[in-house]
Amino acid sequence: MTDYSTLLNPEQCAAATAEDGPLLVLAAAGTGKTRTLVYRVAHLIEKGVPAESLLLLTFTNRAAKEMLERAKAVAGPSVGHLWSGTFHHVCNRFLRRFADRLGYGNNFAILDQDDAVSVLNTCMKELGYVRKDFPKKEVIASLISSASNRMLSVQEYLDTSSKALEASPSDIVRIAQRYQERKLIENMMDFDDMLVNGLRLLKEHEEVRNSYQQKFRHVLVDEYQDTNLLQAQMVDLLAAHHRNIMAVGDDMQCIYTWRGADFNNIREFSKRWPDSRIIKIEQNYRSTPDILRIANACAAKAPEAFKKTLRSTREPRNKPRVLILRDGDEQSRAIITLVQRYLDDGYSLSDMAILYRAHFHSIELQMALARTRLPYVITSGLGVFEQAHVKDVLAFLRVCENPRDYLAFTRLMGMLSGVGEKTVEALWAKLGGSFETRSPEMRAKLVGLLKPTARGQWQGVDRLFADYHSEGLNLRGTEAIERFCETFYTTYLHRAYENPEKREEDIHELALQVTKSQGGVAAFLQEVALLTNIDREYEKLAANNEPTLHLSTVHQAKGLEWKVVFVIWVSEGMFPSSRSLEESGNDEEERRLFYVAVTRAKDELILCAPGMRKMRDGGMFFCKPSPFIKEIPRENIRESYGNR
DNA sequence: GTTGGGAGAATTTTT
DNA sequence: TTCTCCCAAC
Repeated sequence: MTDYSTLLNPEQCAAATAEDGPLLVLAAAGTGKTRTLVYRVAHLIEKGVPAESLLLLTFTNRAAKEMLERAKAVAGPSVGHLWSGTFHHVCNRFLRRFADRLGYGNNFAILDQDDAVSVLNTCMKELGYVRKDFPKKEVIASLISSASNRMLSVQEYLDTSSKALEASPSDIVRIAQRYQERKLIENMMDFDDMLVNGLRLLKEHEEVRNSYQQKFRHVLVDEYQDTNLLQAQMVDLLAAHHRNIMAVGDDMQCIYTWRGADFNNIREFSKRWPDSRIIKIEQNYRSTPDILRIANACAAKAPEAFKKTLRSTREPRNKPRVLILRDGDEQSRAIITLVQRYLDDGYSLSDMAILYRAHFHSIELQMALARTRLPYVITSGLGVFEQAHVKDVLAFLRVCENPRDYLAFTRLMGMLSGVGEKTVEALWAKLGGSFETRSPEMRAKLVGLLKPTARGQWQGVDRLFADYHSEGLNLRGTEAIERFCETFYTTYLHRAYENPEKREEDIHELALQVTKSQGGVAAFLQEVALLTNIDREYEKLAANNEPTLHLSTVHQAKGLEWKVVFVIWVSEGMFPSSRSLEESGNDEEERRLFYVAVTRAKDELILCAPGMRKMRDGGMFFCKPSPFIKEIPRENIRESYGNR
C-alpha cells in the first residue's frame, strides 16, 4: 500500500484516502486539487476498485487528459479504462448507445453553436419571423439555451427573466418548439440537448439508469462550482446507488454562471447529501505571499458562503507590479520590454502568459508581438473546426454518413454555383427529406433534378459517393477528404475564399486528424463538435518543443498556472467588462474572474491598466484603472507609470 | 433565384 | 475598422 501521507499534505491526504460515502472537497486555487484527485483515483484502484467503474467528470478535455496521464503514472496503465471526460462527452457516450429510446437515431449529428443558430434561423424564416425589429437569431438562441440549462421551459424562463424583448413570449415559444421538432426530424442535437437528453435517458429509462448506477461505483467531479442544474442532477442520479460521490471545487472560482452554472450546487451539496463530509484544502503551493494577499483581498469582498483563506507555503519574492499606462500601444511595449527582461532573468517564454477578459483586448498586443517576432500561441475565439472551409469539408462527410442531415446537405449543395437556398430546399423536398448516398437510385434522382450547369460540377462528387461506400472510405477518412478536394473542393476553395493556401493547409491537417479517430469517419464526426480549439492548441504546444508565449482569456486559463502572468486591460469598462455589468448580478462574477486571473501566477504578476482606448471609428475613450486595482493593499504592490 | 456590392451596425466569456 | 445583412441587378 502506498503511504499517501508522505506524498500529500494532511488535508489532501484526507480527501484522497477518504472512506466511501459522499464527500465535498473545497479546494482553493493552487492547492493541489488535481494532485489530490489523481491520488484519489490511484488510491481507489489500489483498494481494488476496477478502473472501468470509476467516472471522472472534468470541465475540459484537457483536464481529463492531464488527470488520466498523471493517474497512469501513479497507478499504472490499467487506469486507462476509467470513464473520464466532460459532461458533454460522457452524455455523448450514453446517447450513442441509447438515443433511439428518445426518438433520435444513435448516429445523430452534433450541432455546434453556428450550426444551431443557422437551424434556428431556418425555423424563424419558415414561421415568417423576418420583421426588422424582431430579436436577432443569436438572441433567441441564447434565450432557448439559457432556459434549457436552467431546466426551465422557454415560457418559464421568459417569465422569470426581466429582459425587455421586441417579441411576445408566445412567438419565442413557437420558434423554440419548431427548433426542437426540426432537430428531432433531422436527427441532430445541439450542445444543450446533449445534457438535456443525457439526463432524460437516466430519468426516464429505468434500466439505463440502473445499469449506469450499478456500473459507476465512484463518481468524481472536478470544478463542481461550474456545474449547472442539469449536470448536478445527472451526477446525483449516477451516484445514487453506490453513494460514492466526490465533488471537488471552489465557489470563488465559479465563472460560468452566464452559461447556467449555479454555485448553489456546491453551496447546497450537504443538503442534498446530508451525510457528506466536507474537507477544505487551503495550503497554496503555487503563488508567492504577495500574490495571495491580492487574491485574498479580492475574495474578502465577495459575499461567499464558504470562506477560505489561501495560505502560502512560499518565501516572499518580488512584489506584483501594477503598470499604469497611457494606451494599448504603450501597454504592448511595456509587456515586450518586461518579457525580454524575464527572459534575461532565466525564465522561458513558456513560463509566461498574458491573460485578458475578452479576445478583442489582445489584438494590439498580437500585432506588436508579431512585429518583434516573439513566438506566441493564442487559444483563439474561433475553433479550427468552426471555420467555414473546415465545415465545408465536414459537410461532405456528414452527407455520406447521415442521410437526414439537411444542414450538411444544404451546405454541400450550396457550394455549386447557380444553386442557392431555394433550389436546395426544393431538391430536399423532392428527395423526400433525406438523401441516402448509398442508394444509386437516389443519387441518380438528384443528378436528374439538377440544372445542366450544376450537374457538371456535381458529377465528380456523385461518383465519390459511390466510391465512398464501395471502397470503404468511411474507414479511410484521410483519403475521402483528399479525393473530395481533388474532385471538387479545391476548385471551389479558390473561387470562394480569399486566402485559399492557408485554408488548404487547414484541410490537410483535418484530413490527418480523421485518421486518428479509431472508429472511422462516423466516430470522427461524433467527436469533432466536442473537440474544442483549446484542446488542439495544447496538443500542438506539446508537439513542438519550441518555447512559446501564451495568450489566453481568463476563462480559458482556468486550471492552468505560469511563473509569470500578465493581465492586460485591467481598466474600467474592460475588466470588469461593462457589458457584463449591465446585467445584474454579474459584478460578482467579474470579481471571481479577476480572482482566477490573479491566482494563475506563481512568481510574478503584472497588472496593466492603460488609460485610453482607441475606438474603431478613430475616436478615443478614456478609462481609469479597474476598481479591482484600487482594492489592492498598497504594501503588496509596486506601482509604476509609463513604459518602464 | 443567385450573386455581389453597399450601407449599416458594432465591439464577452464557451461546451 | 471590419463583419453582416439586405437589396438590387443579373
